[in-house]
Amino acid sequence: MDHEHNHDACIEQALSSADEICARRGVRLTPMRRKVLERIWQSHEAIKAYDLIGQLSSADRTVKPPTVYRALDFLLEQGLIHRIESLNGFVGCDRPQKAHQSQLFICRDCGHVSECGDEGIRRALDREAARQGFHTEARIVEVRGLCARCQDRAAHA
Amino acid sequence: MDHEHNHDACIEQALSSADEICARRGVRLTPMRRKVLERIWQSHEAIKAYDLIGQLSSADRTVKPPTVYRALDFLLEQGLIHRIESLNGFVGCDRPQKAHQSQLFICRDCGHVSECGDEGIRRALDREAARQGFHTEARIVEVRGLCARCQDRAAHA
DNA sequence: GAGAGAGATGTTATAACATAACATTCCTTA
DNA sequence: TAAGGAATGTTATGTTATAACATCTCTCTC
Repeated sequence: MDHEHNHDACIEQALSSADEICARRGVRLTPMRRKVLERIWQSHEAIKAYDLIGQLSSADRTVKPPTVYRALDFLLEQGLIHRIESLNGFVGCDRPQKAHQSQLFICRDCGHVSECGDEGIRRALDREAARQGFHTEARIVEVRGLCARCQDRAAHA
Repeated sequence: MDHEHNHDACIEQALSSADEICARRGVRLTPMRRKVLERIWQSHEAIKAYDLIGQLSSADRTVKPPTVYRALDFLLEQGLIHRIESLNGFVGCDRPQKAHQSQLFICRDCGHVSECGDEGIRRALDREAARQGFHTEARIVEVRGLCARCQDRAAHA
């Protein structure tokens, strides 16, 4: 959970937004895919594939890795989640409407991941790419450190 | 191998630079660590831990994963190599002298990895971090795409 | 409403990446 | 030359991810 917001609403908003996007694109947000997305949205921290597998499995029915990885692939393709390379984890995408690069700020203490779509960062990367004659297809930007809240907490301890 | 340069000289330069840096810091570039570094410098492409294990093993002596991972950890700590998160691979660091963030441009075709230390990118990230009150500890920037040379090659094919 | 075909999911097995825990060796230095 | 720390060796296992093939399900067409 996060910086006091109504997280239930947050989840609901994410899911209905996903429904809408998939409907518009003519792709299917199947029950499995939707369940995976819902689990990912349970928090604003990165969740790992095998944690999802555990959570989606029960005594009588174990979900197998390929099932979850396929759902994750779909959600990634549709831009509904982000993969965090440095954590082998996944988080919901804040702004699935518009294709955008993910610039992720990851707190090492509370695990909170926040996303931004700063044009300045993008431009700086594009400038350097242009200088090299490099044709950019994807940008991975992950900043590790301490979020404001955890700095406060540390200061008062 | 890379964009026609004298790669042997490149390797040698990297190794002697590493020798010097380690001597200055009072840390030991042991034979194993040096061998791993040398292998990594065989090309400007990312190499994976298990490829290193394979290359360093022979019929009579197999190198075990912890051995290689420990050498990699040392080289990372000393800033002599970079880890590429999106590839689970490693490359030699161009400028091991000065601590610097790695901004890596990775060609999906030839695998070439080039490094830059652009201040503009760093500043843009710091600006956004400041806006969020985020205390940055590490920056991971990996740009995937096609290098100039591979674009040319594609255009003439 | 039977069959074809695509898309999604299930299943088995294994590949690929990484580390914990403990034993041994090697290197320095007092 | 013994003690202690650093490095490496060894065994085992934990974690992350995918290949390959079987089955199911939905929709569309005839």
